[in-house]
Amino acid sequence: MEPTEMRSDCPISSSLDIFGDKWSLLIVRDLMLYKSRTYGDFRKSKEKIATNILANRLQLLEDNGIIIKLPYPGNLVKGLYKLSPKGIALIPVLTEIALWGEKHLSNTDDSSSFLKDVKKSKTKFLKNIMDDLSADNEANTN
Amino acid sequence: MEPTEMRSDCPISSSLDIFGDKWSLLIVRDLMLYKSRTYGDFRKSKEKIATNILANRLQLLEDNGIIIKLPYPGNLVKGLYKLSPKGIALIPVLTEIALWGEKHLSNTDDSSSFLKDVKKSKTKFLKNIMDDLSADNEANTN
DNA sequence: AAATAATACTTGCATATTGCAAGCACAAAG
DNA sequence: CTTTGTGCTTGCAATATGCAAGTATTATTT
Repeated sequence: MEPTEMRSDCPISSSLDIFGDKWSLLIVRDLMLYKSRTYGDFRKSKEKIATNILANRLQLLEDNGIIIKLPYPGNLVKGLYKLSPKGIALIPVLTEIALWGEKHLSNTDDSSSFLKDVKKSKTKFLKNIMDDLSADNEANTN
Repeated sequence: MEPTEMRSDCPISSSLDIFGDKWSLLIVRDLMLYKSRTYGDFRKSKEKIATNILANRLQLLEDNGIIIKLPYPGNLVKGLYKLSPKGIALIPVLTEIALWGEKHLSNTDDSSSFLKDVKKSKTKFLKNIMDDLSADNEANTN
């Protein structure tokens, strides 16, 4: 896939050139919450992503080094997607978005254990989940 | 403008329903960096937003309570846009995005005083800028 | 007072992206 | 060896984006 065009050298603008759409960060969200997902798993999440968009976003996120596609053990058809270190580094972004949404949007459900953990201690949550996912990555590269 | 459709009750998903595109957070970025901007000011920023998109996004952000449009003192044509408290609350999101982009994208310019301040002390930067913008808001409502 | 310029949009149209539904190839399971 | 599951791809309609030009109103200049 052709590399993403950057509109400027601003870090915010360039970041949005990569994940500034309605779906990319939801894929990252699922990988943050579940560590690894198959194509079918992503399809099942409640926002109901269309399959062509899903395939496109997985490719873009992989091209940009945010996710990694691994073979699914014992199944030649399935793939297993995980966050790369670069993708794990997006968790603070997702966390701040979640906190903002929970506080400022009326339709949101704030009962998830994810949000409860974040609100209890943001720094502890971040350390735990990022360490956890990094360790899981180590296990794959060995 | 018709209210934004929400795909689910997830705070991340709902947040992206509002600002999950390539332009909305750049408008918020400009208001974070400059406190207030006119329509023409936004046009001048280096990503070169199209005027119809700009008008649409300003309306959407205003509808969603993220920005506030005020009359420009001494000029009946111009408007002055500022961040509302809800918009100011997005600064931690922008900050994390900027930090991620600066660290993980090769094309980005990390020499802005904004980024230097954030990297020196994230908590101090956030406190200073959010207090500053909030004080500016107080001044307008009086 | 009239002419010119500035400002904030709006409009028309071409192109690109998204979303839906169906289809397809191949491996896995029965 | 047939059926099911899985991961995509394709076709097409609807929507969003981007560009260029236009318009309405106020501000400024002469």
